[in-house]
Amino acid sequence: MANSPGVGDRGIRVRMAPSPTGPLHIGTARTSLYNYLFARHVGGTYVLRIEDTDAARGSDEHERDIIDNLHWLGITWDEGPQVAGGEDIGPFGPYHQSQRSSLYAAEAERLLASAQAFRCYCTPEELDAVRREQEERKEPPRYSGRCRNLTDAERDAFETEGRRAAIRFRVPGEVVTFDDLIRGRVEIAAEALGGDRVIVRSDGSPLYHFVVVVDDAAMRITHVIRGEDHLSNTPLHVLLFRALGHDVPVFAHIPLILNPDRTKMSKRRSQTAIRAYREQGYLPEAMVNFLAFLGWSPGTEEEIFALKTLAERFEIEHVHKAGAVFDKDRLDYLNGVYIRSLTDEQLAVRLRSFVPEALDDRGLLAVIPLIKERMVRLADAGELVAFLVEADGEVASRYGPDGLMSPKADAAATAMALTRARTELEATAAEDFAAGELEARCRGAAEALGWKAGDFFKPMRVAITGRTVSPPLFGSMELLGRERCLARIDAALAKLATVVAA
RNA sequence: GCCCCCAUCGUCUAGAGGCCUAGGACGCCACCCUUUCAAGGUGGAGAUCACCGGUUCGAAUCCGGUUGGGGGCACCA
Repeated sequence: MANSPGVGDRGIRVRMAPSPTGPLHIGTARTSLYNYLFARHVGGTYVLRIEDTDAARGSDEHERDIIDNLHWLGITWDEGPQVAGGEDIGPFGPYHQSQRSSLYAAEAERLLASAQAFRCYCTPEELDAVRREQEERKEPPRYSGRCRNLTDAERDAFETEGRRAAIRFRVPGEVVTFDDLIRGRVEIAAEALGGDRVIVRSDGSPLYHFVVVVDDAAMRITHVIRGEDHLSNTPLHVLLFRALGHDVPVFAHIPLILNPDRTKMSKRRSQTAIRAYREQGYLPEAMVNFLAFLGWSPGTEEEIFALKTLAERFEIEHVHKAGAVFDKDRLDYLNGVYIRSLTDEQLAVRLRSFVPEALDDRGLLAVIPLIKERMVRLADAGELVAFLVEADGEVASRYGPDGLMSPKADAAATAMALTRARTELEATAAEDFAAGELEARCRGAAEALGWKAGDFFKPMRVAITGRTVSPPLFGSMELLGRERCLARIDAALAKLATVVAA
């Protein structure tokens, strides 16, 4: 493939250009990741540029969210804003579009001077009217070209009328060809662009398609890796690069991330904010691994990769062409894999903000072996650990007498078994109150009674944790301690008594 | 409507003309392990490679068409 980059090509410069109109989106995150992996793989430079030209929709808060979550994922860049609100770093700054307006004005002026652009006096209302008529006639919407060749007199007339002119780029009637690293050669007739396109509004503010091109050229971007939704816009960009006298970068349009119904992933149908995943306790390692494999694979059967390995193995040519459905089950699986791969100490640090403060650091570290392989997300720890911090009364309020009974045992039998269990606990000294000892005693008791261990343990589990599903029973009891276990069993016995009596 | 892109198990994918009676992973089912739930182990179901034509000794892989899906068509980004 033409212009295929090689490892060690230091001249390569890529960029990510998020718009702070919302929190970091899954799709933006993956595009950022692919740019990052590509840059690191070839030893190029990665630039972050903030497309904050939409003052109405954009906000500092979103910019902060984007930068913060990019960092969270482990993605780093060489030029751009390092911290939201902080100084931009790099030789081609500023890296905020809102601070580059003079450049856009100057570049638009150049196009005007060379007659590759012209002033258009049509008002948005007039344009709208024309577009509506075209739609009614089932014609593709297209600029009429009314102001394309205005005489000086006509221009003066509009000016004296008080009209403010927008600047339009004169779109030539040719077939634009460009090479895409993923799709190969793409040819699109410029005619499909809908006529001469506005590049600067009548209020003087530049439009996105003009601004990206100006900035990419100014920042010496050599490879533009972006979502496939930009494929149709690319001819316009190519034309603009040429009109401005710049080299055209190499493009790579990556497939879209899809909703389960295979439409472009949207907030409407899916959870799209990276922040939301972070808050639920997805690990950045899992997120990165998952995102990297949505549309790319190393061509082998390995599939657990750290960011660094991903950068070593990533090859843009191996990116798939078709869109990929966001498969949450797979993300969950990967998250579990990464959670289980952490040491207890590492996991404790990550879990701190997800569990109640009432559980101190020692207590947290102690439960981890019991809950580690039961978590899909870090936030799941809260429920798994709840029995430790809940008051005895709260635990008891979670179940009724029926909840304590095994399928085959009635209230009286259950009370008898629980009483026996209580005897075993009471006979265990506080210093011997450990999982191994407790299990041995309770198993012995179950056997003596002729009960299956599982049946015997069920009322105990419910009494101790207030739940039929819990971390391992004896480890849980050890953590809870002798006195609280006895109290909880007493509470359960009391509930049973009300039924037995009746 | 017009333009563009795409098409392998439900999902993510391997596959660069013979290695494919199409491989892996997630999910699903069964069994094993087992104090519940998980985790782990073993096995299984699941894809006539969208369809139709062509090229070739040979096609999931190349070409053309059809169908289906998606994306783009602003003085939004």
